Amino acid sequence: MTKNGDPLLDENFQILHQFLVNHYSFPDRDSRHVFNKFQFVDVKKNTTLHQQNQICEYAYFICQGCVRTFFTNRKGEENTRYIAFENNFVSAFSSFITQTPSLENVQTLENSKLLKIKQSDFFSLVNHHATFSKLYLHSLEQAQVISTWRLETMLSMTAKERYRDLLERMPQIVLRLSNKQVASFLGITQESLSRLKARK
Amino acid sequence: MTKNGDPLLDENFQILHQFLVNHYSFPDRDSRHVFNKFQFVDVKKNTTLHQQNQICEYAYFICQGCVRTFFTNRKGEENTRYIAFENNFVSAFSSFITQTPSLENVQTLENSKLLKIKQSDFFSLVNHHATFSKLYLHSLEQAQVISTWRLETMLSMTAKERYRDLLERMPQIVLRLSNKQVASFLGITQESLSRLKARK
DNA sequence: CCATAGTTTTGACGCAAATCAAAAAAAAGA
DNA sequence: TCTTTTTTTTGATTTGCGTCAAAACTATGG
Repeated sequence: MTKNGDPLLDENFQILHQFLVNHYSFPDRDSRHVFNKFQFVDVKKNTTLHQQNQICEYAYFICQGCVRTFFTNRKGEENTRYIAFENNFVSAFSSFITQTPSLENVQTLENSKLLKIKQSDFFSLVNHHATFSKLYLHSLEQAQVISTWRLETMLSMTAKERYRDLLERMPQIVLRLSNKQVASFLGITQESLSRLKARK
Repeated sequence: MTKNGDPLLDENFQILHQFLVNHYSFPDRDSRHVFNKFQFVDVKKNTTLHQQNQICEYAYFICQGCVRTFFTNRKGEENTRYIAFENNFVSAFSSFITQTPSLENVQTLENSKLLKIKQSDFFSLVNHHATFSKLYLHSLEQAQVISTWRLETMLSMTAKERYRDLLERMPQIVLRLSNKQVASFLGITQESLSRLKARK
C-alpha cells in the first residue's frame, strides 16, 4: 500500500501529518499509532467511493485530487452537494456519523490519492485525541458554514450571481472542473451555464 | 424572573429539565447548578433576539412559541434559514460558536417563553457535562441534516414540490405560521405560494 | 362598532432558466 | 493519423416564478 510499509516515510502520510500539525497542533509522538489507522488508496477519476442507500464506513483525507458528494433525485438528475480538494476530509457525513443509510454518493472527479479511515477508528481517534476531536468539531462547524452559504445563494441569487460568487469563493471548482460539474454544483443545466458565461 | 426565585420549581425550567432527561439522560443531581445558568425571558411576537453583524452572545431554549433565523440579502429581502418550535435550542449558531459577527438575525414569530444562556456558560456546560456535550454534538449534526435537506430541495424541486415536502416533513411551519413566513422559508414570494396552494 | 392596518388572493405581463434538438469543438482511443 | 466519444455552444420554444397592481379578506385597537 505505502511505498515501503512504513506510513511515516510515505509522502502521502506526510501530507496528512503536515495538515494535522498546521491546523490542529498535532503532537509528533502520536504519529505511528494514528497513521496505522489510515490506508492509502490511489483511485481513478469518476470512481464511486460510496453509494447512496448504503451505510458509509469510511472517511477520506484527500492528498491529491478532487472528490464530490451528490444525490440523484427522483428525476434521475445528479445534484452535487459538496466538492472537496486537497487537504480536506470528505465522506457522506450524515451517514458516516449516524451509521444509517446515506442519501448521497461520494465520487472522485479527478484521479486521486486518498487516505481512508474506518468509521470506528475515526471516532476512536475523535474520542481519545485532542487533535481529532478538534478536527471533528471544526469539520462539523465548517460544514454548517458552507451549507448555510449555499442555501443563502440558492434562496437569494440568480444563476449568474451564484456563478460569480462561486468564482470568488471557490475558484478551484470553476477552474479545475468541467462545466457539467460546475453546473451541477450551481443547481442549473450545462446549457444555462454555457450561456451565462457567454454573456459575461 | 422565575415565579418564586427557584428555577427548579418553575414550569418553564421543568420543560427544559424534561427535555434534557428525555433526550440526553440528564442526571437529576446536577439540576440547580445547571439551571442557574439559564434565564427566563417572555417575549412578544416579532421580537428581534439577535441582529445580524453582531456577535451572538446567547442561545435560547424554546419552552413555548416559535423562533426563526433569517438574513436580509442585498436586495433587502428576508430569507429564512431556520424555524424552530418548542423543545429546541436556537441561535445564530455560526456566530455563537465562533464569536464572530453573524450574517443572520434571530426573531420570534409568536409570543414566546424562552430560556436563554450565555455563550461562555453554554460552552462551559458543553465541556464539563456529558449531557450538554451530547446535546451540542447532536445539534450540530441535526443542523447538518436539515441544511442538507433544504439544499437538496432547493437544488432539485419546484416550488410546489418543496411546499408538499415541507407540509410532510415540518407541518407545523405550514399550519402555525403566516403565508409570508412559509414563503420566505420556501424561497418564493407570497403571491407564488398563494397560487401554488390554489391549484392544489 | 367602525377604522385602519396587515394578509391573502387574483390578474396581466416579463424574464430567467429549463427543455429539446442539433451543431461545433475538444478529448480520448485505436 | 483518423475515428469515436464526450463536452460545449447555439437555437427555438416553453414554463415556472417574479413583479407590480389592485381587490378581497382578516385582524386589531380605539
